Amino acid sequence: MNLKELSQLLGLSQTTVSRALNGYPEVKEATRKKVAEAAQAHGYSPNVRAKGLATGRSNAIGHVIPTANSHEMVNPIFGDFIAGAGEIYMANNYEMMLTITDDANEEDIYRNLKTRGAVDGVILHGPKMNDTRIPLLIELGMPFVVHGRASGVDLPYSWLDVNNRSAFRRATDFLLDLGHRRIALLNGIETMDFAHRRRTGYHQALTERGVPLDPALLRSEEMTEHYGYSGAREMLAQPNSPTAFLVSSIISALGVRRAIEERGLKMGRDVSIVTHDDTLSYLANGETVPIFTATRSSVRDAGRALSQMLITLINTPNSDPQHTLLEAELTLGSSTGPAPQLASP
Amino acid sequence: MNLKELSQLLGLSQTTVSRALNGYPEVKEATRKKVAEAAQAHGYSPNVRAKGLATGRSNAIGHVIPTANSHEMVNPIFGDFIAGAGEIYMANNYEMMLTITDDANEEDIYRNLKTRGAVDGVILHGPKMNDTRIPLLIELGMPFVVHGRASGVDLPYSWLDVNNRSAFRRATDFLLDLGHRRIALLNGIETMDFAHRRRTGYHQALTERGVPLDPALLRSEEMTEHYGYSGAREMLAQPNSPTAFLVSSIISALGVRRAIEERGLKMGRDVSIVTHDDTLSYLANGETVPIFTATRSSVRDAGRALSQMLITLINTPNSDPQHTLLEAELTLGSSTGPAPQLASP
DNA sequence: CGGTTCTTTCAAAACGCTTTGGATTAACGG
DNA sequence: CCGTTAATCCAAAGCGTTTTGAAAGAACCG
Repeated sequence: MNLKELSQLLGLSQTTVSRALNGYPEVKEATRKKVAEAAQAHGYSPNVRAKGLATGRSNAIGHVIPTANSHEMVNPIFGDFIAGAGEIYMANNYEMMLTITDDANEEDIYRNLKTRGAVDGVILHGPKMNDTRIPLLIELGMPFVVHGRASGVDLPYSWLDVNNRSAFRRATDFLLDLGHRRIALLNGIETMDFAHRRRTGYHQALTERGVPLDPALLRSEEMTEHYGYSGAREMLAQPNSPTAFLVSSIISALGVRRAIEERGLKMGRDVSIVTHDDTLSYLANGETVPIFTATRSSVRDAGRALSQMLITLINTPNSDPQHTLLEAELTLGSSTGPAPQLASP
Repeated sequence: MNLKELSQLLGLSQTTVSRALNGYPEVKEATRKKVAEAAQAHGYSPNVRAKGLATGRSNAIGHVIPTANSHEMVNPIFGDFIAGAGEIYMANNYEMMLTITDDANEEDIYRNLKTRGAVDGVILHGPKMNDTRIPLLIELGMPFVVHGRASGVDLPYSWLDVNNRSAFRRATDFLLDLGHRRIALLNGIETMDFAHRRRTGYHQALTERGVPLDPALLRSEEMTEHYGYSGAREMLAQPNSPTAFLVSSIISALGVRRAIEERGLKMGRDVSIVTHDDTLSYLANGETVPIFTATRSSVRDAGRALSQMLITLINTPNSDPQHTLLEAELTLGSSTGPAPQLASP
């Protein structure tokens, strides 16, 4: 059933039927009702390509997902993010269009999305420092918003980010308050902007208290369970091992806990952990009492807010860039406790 | 730059330019080359909606993702699945179109995808027993393939599935061989077809050896870390507690391990675990030696194979339904060992 | 050299919608 | 009752492709 058939069936012109369905004022309420009913009855809804061709819009938002950094890994936060975004798209009649890429040709993908007119805008994931995609998208004139920020990019653009620096600074401060002095950081890959900011927060807190940085306590890798495990395992095996870990992902934190327990130590007593928690649906940090003390921020909420930001931006052209900086909560769990006292000489 | 402009620029008709670009034989090689170069130089690629309108195809595949069963949870295997599928789409010039839904209106979504002509086919995720979506899609005449199967649906349809029954049967057999008699099953939700089949395999193995089923050793829920933890914790606290766990997801298995270690027991010595492992990129089951003994099958490979199946099906109409049944590997890790001997009276 | 067959190109129709610019009818005011 | 305005509706153009049906030119054959 297409518009032509429906309009013939109703004895009306295509114009009138189209207008009735799209809520234009110049159609009598009685006929609008008739049209709506007929459309409903015959299960008519306008062909998405014809509509798009006529209006010049696709009503679709693009997400380009890098299977990150050579390891072919899909960021686990991704599922929850798009669950949030998908809600908003549904409510606003947008489609969500995904493209998976292995990094190499990501810029070509954006170019192509633009020239083919496949999407009305994109959400940029996983911004790096000095990210080259941002100038590209601006040059292309493609509406976009960034999940995160890109240090070193001076151009104006819209973003939504968690205050990673202050979160990790507070977390480090918290551990320092508990008496910890050897605090390890198991960070994400530090070309990623968020990881860079987290390290900065960690640095700031330490240096402000005059605690020296120890390179042996720093790692930066893709945030898998195994990374947390092996990183912690090696550090704990060294003399002068850390009494606390600051971890960039709850998945890696699970690995750290494994390494701790493998050594017969107890988390929260012998070794403390503070992790960042994106509140993923299948990795809830405990039910009532959190397992891990964590800097917490819902990535699903981020998906909701950011997609809404993009839709607004698309519908109000040449509006100013929007910025949202979310502060992470610091929630207390049972993974932290006072630093163990050193045996006196 | 659109086709009209490009053809004027070349002094050719739109027809010829279109044909040249689409590789039709009736255009001289020399002019094809000229056209290709000009298109390249001016960054032309055909508008996706216009092309779709003309051809009657969208070159897009739909994935309807339920934020499962009320808990608002996104299945964690989903990211890796679409990473696999995305590769194939990219290679075949298809777009991937996602819709997130909270279950209630899923059938409406399929109806709508069809009437709006938004996609050329869909991949059906998370089939339940007697799944009503399958007859619906057949009725709609929408090409589709199923990731899994639906017991109780007799209609012909294409699917790709892991042999969940035989995998869990083998896993159970393996534990029985090690002397375990009290084997707990932490299953997924049993309205899901895969969970039903796993339980069947578990049943078969036990009854064949004359080991009675104990309802106290069965759970069926959404496969979170917390589910594994609390399920195992409660069972281990009971008298006559299980000596082995069969777990439906590596995420829940992490929770089971936590419960085991919390009681001061050692995994693989005091209590064994066999888990299903979808080989998610961020939850690798150990690096060289697997942590968990597991029934293993790559969900990313499944994504690749299934999307290819769908594309073939779309391109060869009224072909017979295709079926692929993958056998899971049973890989030995360090989470299993002989059943501990009972203290003699 | 005339007729036939390829090869190469093109003009125009078609895809299914929105939107422009009128046209027609109804309502209103004096 | 007539001119003016408002309320409804419509025919046709336009969106950017692909594809149909034809035409023009080249090549071939006897």
